[in-house]
Amino acid sequence: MGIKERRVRERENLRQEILEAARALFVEQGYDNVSMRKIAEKIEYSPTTIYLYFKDKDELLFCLTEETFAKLVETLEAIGGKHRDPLIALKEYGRAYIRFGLEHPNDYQVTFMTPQGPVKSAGHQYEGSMGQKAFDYLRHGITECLRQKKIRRIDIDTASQALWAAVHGITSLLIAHRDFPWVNQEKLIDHLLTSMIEGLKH
Amino acid sequence: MGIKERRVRERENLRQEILEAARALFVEQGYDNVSMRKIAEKIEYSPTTIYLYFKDKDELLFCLTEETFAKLVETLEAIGGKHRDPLIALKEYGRAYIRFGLEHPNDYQVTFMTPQGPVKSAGHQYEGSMGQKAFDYLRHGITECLRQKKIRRIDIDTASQALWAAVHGITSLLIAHRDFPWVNQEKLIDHLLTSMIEGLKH
Amino acid sequence: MGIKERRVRERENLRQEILEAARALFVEQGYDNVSMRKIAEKIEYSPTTIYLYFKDKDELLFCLTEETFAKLVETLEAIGGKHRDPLIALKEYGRAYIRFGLEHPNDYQVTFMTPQGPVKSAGHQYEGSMGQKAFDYLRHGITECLRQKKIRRIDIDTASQALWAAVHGITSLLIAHRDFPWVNQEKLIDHLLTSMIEGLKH
Amino acid sequence: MGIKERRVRERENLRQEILEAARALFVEQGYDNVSMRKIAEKIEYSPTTIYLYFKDKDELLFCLTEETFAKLVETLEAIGGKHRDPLIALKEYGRAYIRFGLEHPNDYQVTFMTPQGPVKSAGHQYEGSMGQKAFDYLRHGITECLRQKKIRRIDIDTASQALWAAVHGITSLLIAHRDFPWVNQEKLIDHLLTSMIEGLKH
DNA sequence: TATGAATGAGCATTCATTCAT
DNA sequence: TATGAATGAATGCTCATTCAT
Repeated sequence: MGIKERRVRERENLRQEILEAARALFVEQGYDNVSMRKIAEKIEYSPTTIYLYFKDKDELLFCLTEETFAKLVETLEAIGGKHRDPLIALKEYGRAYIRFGLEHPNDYQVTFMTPQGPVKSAGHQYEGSMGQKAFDYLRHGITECLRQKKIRRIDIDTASQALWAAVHGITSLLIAHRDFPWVNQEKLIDHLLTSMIEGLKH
Repeated sequence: MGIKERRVRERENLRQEILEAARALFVEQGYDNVSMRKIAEKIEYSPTTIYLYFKDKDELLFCLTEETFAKLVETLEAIGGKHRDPLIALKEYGRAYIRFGLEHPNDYQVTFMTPQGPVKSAGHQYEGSMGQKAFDYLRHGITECLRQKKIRRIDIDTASQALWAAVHGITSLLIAHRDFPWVNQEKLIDHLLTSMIEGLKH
Repeated sequence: MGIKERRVRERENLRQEILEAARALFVEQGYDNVSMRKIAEKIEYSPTTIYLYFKDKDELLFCLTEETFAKLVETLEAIGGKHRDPLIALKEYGRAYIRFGLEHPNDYQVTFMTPQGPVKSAGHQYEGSMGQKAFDYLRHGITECLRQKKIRRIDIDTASQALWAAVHGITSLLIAHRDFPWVNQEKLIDHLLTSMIEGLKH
Repeated sequence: MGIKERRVRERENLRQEILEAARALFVEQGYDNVSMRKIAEKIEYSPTTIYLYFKDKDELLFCLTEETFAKLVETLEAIGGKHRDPLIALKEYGRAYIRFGLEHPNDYQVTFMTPQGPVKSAGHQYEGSMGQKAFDYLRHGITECLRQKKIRRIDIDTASQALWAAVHGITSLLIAHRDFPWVNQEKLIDHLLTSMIEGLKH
């Protein structure tokens, strides 16, 4: 039975190799400038081979995105139980989100910084996707603060979307403009999170 | 000498025509879907002609973008004098920045949402670009608040970078994920700016 | 020895399954639009498997065609004994030929409407093929008429080739130009056959 | 003005070269096996160049077909006035049609022997095309016979379609099966036409 | 007997760009 | 100043086929 297992593993490996090569290129050159051929060259397989693992270019991108989201969700999940004070937990969610982006800049860029064409071959959409799920962690963090009356009565959606915007902003700027003369990164992140969360109080 | 002048004017006209046609397409169809041919067809000249005015497609798009950001700078400049209270002015800077991004999503994406690859056809870089200049307005707004002691003693760079992160975050998310079920946009923006600016006070 | 027999039978079954799937696609989508993959999918085997039964696509299609024409020969054979009057039999041969072509347009087209390129993957040729055999029925029908002195003394080859030309003409035109505003098909065929056969008399 | 004229002539030449190369290949290898690339190679230009002269492959095929029909119409036109007796004229139309096919087998095959896909990008259709016009000559020949009471009262459409079928049959068979042991060609054609036309009398 | 993995060749089409005029 | 003609390179994708197992 060893053979079959090795086969499956190898197959899975190639799939992953493709995804990784694709991600790197997508990030380096942008979605439209990445061709199936370039990906194939990078992994040193023929272009045809890619089609054995992915229906078409769109599916490849979609898998890439979902994969990233899944990783992020995992990270956020790990924080869940750790903190008593929901305000602190919320801040940690934010911090984890940012850190995740900075540690996986390629993944982050493909997933969050690439505009989703309106065509998006209708099928796999936003509802219930991993992306939605990830965002829900921030939302849930705020809900919890509200439930424990740690923050003032406020529209939850507005607050969580604004918080998401802020953390996404710092993450994507740090990724996209690495050469900018940034101040100390931790300080910057802390300032941002503090402002956003303090803003929810009194 | 009248002839030569008319010639110059006409030449300038065609250049502008090209830029305008390009911008229209650029906005309508996105960066990668604009081809020299399409631009040429739109202005009813031959593709070759475009090359008399622009070295290549990159140069054309760079000019386009600079032109657009010049407008942003103008817009920000106009705000400068309008408001007595520097806190209000600061908020208006932020609002104008966001609005501008939403109104020129393609330009915004090219300039702020695309990581600066090391290739970047050498020549036009970040330093002193219109984009940089626009950021400086936010920085200047905060400096002014500090000078008038409207906010607490704080590191100016940290504060302005964080503010930039926040406004960039909301702008780019709204651009990249148009289909997300956003709350009312004005409310969202207001919440974000209020949080960030209140955070600078006491 | 039961096992071996079952094996043989199963093998023969799969071969037939392939041929049938191929024929269905072939008829439905035309010669050039049938791919080995599509056939494989239809029978739910891997493409590779087909190559265990057929050397290549050409052989597969040749078998298909031969099989089909075997049916034509059968049909013509059945007419042989049915009619006393050889003139009527001849007409029925013609009618059966045409009807057959219309019912198997793709087979007909491959065999009769496609010029025999000099390449024609050497091996299966014209001589003795089912197609040839089918033509022979027309020739034999005329011979019989002559033998029974139902028609004037005439060159058999000339007459049979002309008759073939006529029936082929109507068959191939109806196949190739389906959209042409044809008159009632039966009437048209009858007119044609009557003319050709009357022409052999007095 | 010589220059401009030469230019126009050269442009027209290349267009013709493309058409001829395409026709040769279409006939040699069949519609589906001819690629733009192959045509380009044959004329020793780049594939792109073809698109300067034809919108796409379909348009190329359509032009090819119309061109051929036009030639046939010319030929038939020339016969029009030559013969007093409409029966003789009719026979000559048939003979001319067949001869045309045999003299331009490539053209004939593309035009008459290639099934028109049902897709046929709706636009240029059958009505009023050169093809229709060519067929009309046969029809007109029969009409004239009827007007002069040289043949019995008969449905004109039926008769002309049957005649067309016959002449097409002999033409296409002679083209597609050159190697068949045909009897003397003139004799064969004469037999066929005589049968079909005699069949219209008494 | 049957297959999973892989590929080289090919497809129609579009692009940015150049060159001679 | 402007263009018509032409191209090489690239695109996403499908095909028949092979090979090791």
